[in-house]
Amino acid sequence: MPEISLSIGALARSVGCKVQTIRYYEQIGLLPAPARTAGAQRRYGPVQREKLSFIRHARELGFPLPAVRELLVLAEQQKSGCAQADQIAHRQLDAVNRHIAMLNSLRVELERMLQHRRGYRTGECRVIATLADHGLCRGEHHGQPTQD
Amino acid sequence: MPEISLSIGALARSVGCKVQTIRYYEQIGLLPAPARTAGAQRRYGPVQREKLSFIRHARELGFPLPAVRELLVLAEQQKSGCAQADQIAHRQLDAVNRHIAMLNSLRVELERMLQHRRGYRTGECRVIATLADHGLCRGEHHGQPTQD
DNA sequence: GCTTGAAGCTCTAGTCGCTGTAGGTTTTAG
DNA sequence: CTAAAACCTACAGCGACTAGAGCTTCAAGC
Repeated sequence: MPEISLSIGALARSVGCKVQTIRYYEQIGLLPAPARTAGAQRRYGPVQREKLSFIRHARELGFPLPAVRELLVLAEQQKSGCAQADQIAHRQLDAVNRHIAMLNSLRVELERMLQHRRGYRTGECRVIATLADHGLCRGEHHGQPTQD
Repeated sequence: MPEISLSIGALARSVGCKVQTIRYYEQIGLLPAPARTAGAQRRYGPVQREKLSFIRHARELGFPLPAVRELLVLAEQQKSGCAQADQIAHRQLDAVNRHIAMLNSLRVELERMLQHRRGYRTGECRVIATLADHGLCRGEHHGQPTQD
């Protein structure tokens, strides 16, 4: 019986997130409302700590909250959800790979911009010239960055 | 004299962004307010088209709007801004590289999660087990994804 | 038992960079 | 002249939190 109940602050420290984040998860129905003290302060048990830890881990892996919600359901009915969980994880892996590919093309162009700058005999800046003239980059790629 | 003045829709098509985006840039003071027709519709000239194109190109490279704003100022005073522009571009390159590094570590963990799933004799799902138990991943890494 | 300061509470607004909608007006092609 | 497309303003919403104001409760020391 090491942790009978945790305050929200202790819970936040123990999983490494902010107090407000926990309250936010409760508000959007991701975490169930916990028990309260007589003075209406939240107290959490080990089960809820595990659940929050699960959520945070999934979030750190970049799963969006709707996906986290699905994974929580699958985790709860701990049977027959494996194929679906795999599918969700695959989707996330695909998204991460697409994101990486895009960022790599951005990196290439930023590096090109910076490497060629030594032409400033002319008084003009390569970085600015590149941004001003889309023809100066190889220009096939870089659609805009999506978020996750 | 091919383009004397463009409507907002024509401008949007010509640089590849949405009409609302242009109005938004005007609203936040990134693009100057253009001339208007008698009926109060916006009309743009080639100078503003170039400016918008510059902005969009920078955005596609992931520069945040405050950085774009700085770059625009440097581009306007087209002298002596090169060192600063380089610095901004370097900052952006660093941010992109950090982002890539983090996503790579996420990819590694997602792949590990998915590859090991063949242990489902036990009826338990590797994906869910991994999310539930932080000890199952190598666990040193993955701080949370930052946006740009 | 009392004090005090940290930590808790609710509620609201702000972040970033747009995007979408509602409800109306103007332009333009036929 | 009509009808449809494009435009206008104003505001709400996205995702996932984060920050602040203004108040209350808890826990530890005396």
